[in-house]
Amino acid sequence: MSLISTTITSPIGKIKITISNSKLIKIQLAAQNSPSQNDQNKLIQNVISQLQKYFTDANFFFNLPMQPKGTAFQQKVWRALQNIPCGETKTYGKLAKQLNTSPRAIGNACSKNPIPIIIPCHRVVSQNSDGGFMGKTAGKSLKIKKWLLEHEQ
DNA sequence: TATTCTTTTGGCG
DNA sequence: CGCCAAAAGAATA
Repeated sequence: MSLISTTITSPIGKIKITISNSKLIKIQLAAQNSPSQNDQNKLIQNVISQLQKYFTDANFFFNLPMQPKGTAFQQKVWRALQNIPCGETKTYGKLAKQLNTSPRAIGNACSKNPIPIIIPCHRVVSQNSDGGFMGKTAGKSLKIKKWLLEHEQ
C-alpha cells in the first residue's frame, strides 16, 4: 500500500492531497504546513493539474480515480452531490427528497465528505442559512465555501 | 447498544 | 418577525 500526500497552494489556501493505491482518497482544505515531498507521482500531478484547471474555470469537470472511504449511504450522497450542476445550489431537504432520506442524514454525510471541492459539498446549503461546510457553520471553512460558490457564479 | 451530529419544522411572544 | 425546542435519520465508539 503506497500512501502519498502532497500539499499545494491554491486561492483558498493550502490543499493537502492524499493518494493510496493510485486512488485519490482524501482532500484536506486549509491544511497545515506540511512537506510536499512525494509530488513526483504521476497521479499527484494529475490531481494538481485538474485542481488548477478548476480554479481557473469552475466548469471544469473532474475526472479522477477516487476511492473515498465511507459507508454505502455516504457514497450515495457523495455521488448525488457530483450531479449538482455547476453554479447551482441545493438544500439538504431537496437532496433528502431525491435520495428518499432525511435532511439530517445528508448533513451528516456532507460533514464527513473526505474529498471537498471535487465532491461539491459546498453546493449544498441550508434552507435558512449558508449551511455548513466540513462540519463547520462558520469560520474559515465557510469563507472557502463562499469563495467556491462565487467562483462558480 | 448508546451517544452525538446534522437540519428542518412548528409554535409562541 | 425573531427565537426556542423537539424531531428524525445515520455514523461512530
